[in-house]
Amino acid sequence: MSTRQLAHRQQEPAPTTVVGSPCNHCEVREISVCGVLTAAEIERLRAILNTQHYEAGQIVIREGDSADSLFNVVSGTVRLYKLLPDGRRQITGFLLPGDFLGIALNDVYAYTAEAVDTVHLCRFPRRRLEALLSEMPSLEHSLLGRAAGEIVLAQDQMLLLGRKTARERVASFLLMMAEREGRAGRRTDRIELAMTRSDIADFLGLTTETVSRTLSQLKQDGMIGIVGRGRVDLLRPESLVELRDAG
Amino acid sequence: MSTRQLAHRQQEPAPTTVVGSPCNHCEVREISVCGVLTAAEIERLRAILNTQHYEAGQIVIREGDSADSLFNVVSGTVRLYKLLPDGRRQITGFLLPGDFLGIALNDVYAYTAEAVDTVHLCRFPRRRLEALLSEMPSLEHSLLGRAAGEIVLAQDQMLLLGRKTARERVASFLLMMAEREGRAGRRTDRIELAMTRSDIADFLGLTTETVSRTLSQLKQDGMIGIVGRGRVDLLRPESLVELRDAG
DNA sequence: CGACACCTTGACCAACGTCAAATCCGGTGG
DNA sequence: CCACCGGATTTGACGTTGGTCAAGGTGTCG
Repeated sequence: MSTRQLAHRQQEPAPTTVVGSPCNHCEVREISVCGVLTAAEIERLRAILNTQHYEAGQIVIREGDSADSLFNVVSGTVRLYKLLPDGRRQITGFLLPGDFLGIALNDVYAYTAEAVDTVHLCRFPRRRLEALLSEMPSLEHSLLGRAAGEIVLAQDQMLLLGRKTARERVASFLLMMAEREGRAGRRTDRIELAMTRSDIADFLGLTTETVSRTLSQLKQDGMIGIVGRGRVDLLRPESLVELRDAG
Repeated sequence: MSTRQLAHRQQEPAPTTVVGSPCNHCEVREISVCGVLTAAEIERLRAILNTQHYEAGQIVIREGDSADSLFNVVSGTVRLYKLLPDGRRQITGFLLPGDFLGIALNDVYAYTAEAVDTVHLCRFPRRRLEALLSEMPSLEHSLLGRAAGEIVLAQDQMLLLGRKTARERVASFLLMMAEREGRAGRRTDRIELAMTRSDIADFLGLTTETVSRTLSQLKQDGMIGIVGRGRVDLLRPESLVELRDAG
């Protein structure tokens, strides 16, 4: 284990907040929990929400804090993570537009959420949202579906963290991001990474160096192209799939 | 990585099934999803369930199968796992009495569930349970709570798999099991392990040998006592807690 | 153009995995 | 009650993957 503790600089949350919001031209409504609601129901939601704006590095929620808000990601990327007392960090997921944030147990957040880049969120006060939930079963049903999806993802990630090699982990990550590009309606043969190598490492249970080395190796093998800091081209996705599925 | 593929012997499911069941003297009702229901609601659930009995090694649900049942664990231990094509296995959790099983996405199970020892389950046909859900919001709410709990557990496990040392993992496991003994109303300074070392290893992302060595070491250090195959006494729980929390 | 993160690469190392050989239980049958 | 069998567990010797430490590069933004 390490004595080299990567201090993960945390900034106090100081989001820009705007009350009253335009669900009408919301770009993620269809892919978010709101997608199942009627116009009248959306109106009731709109009445209790406000929108927030975070800059890269700002903290949205903090592990251990009282869980009195729920969020929908409208734009940007959010990282969720847990820390050990000595600073080791495990990123448990990256949230993209349309994703839901804030599920908690015992009214306390179990993880920290931090803006990776510029992030826009819809915030719902828990009290008021829960009041609505009891009147809008379809929303609760939709949330249960989201939660089920999150559990399935988490199990995949446990398989990755517990049993995959570095190469397999990186291939899995690239393909996961490509799939998400697809879901956002963009081409799936290239990905734009908002996060740093260190974020990727902490997500995959590796070190920055190993992520970097593995990416270089995949590039060497002709499977990917690396363009600047953030872009990766998937040159031979089928080879990556083979790798991911443990070949 | 290994060429040594631990063949995980799988037996075809052939559970004993009994229709019509005694919710009245159910021992896990209070700690299961049923705990939030009224007597009338329980009666409606009772009408659609049947109870099943599995012997050690029998499969309850299989990854990829059509997800048409949901279950409540009444007694025994169930392991949930995912496999890689070459046989590497990751156990994503152990279910104990009162736990819920069967949450799925796209109507397909994302993992396999297998009896560790003799197991009794309550089975609910998905179709019929979902029909009830829409009429019993409190049940759906309770399920959402369970799902939230499962997500929190999964995130803890990701931290363990991605960032903890072998010693920290084993300490975490022992304390987790002790906590569950407590929830079952038994003393928390000793635990009874239904699963093998190999199960523990596949849960912790280690090998049997490393689990065994680490347990021996903890015993050497006076933190635990090992009695026969399945029992572990926690002699210095506070030391284990310190270890778990990364000391 | 220059500063500063971030990223890459190299040399070395340690924790954990692999392979192999006892040893230990727990059940079975005499 | 005791000897024996077989799978599970433990222990030992050694190998490998990925981590650690330490220099360089490189892209981005002022």
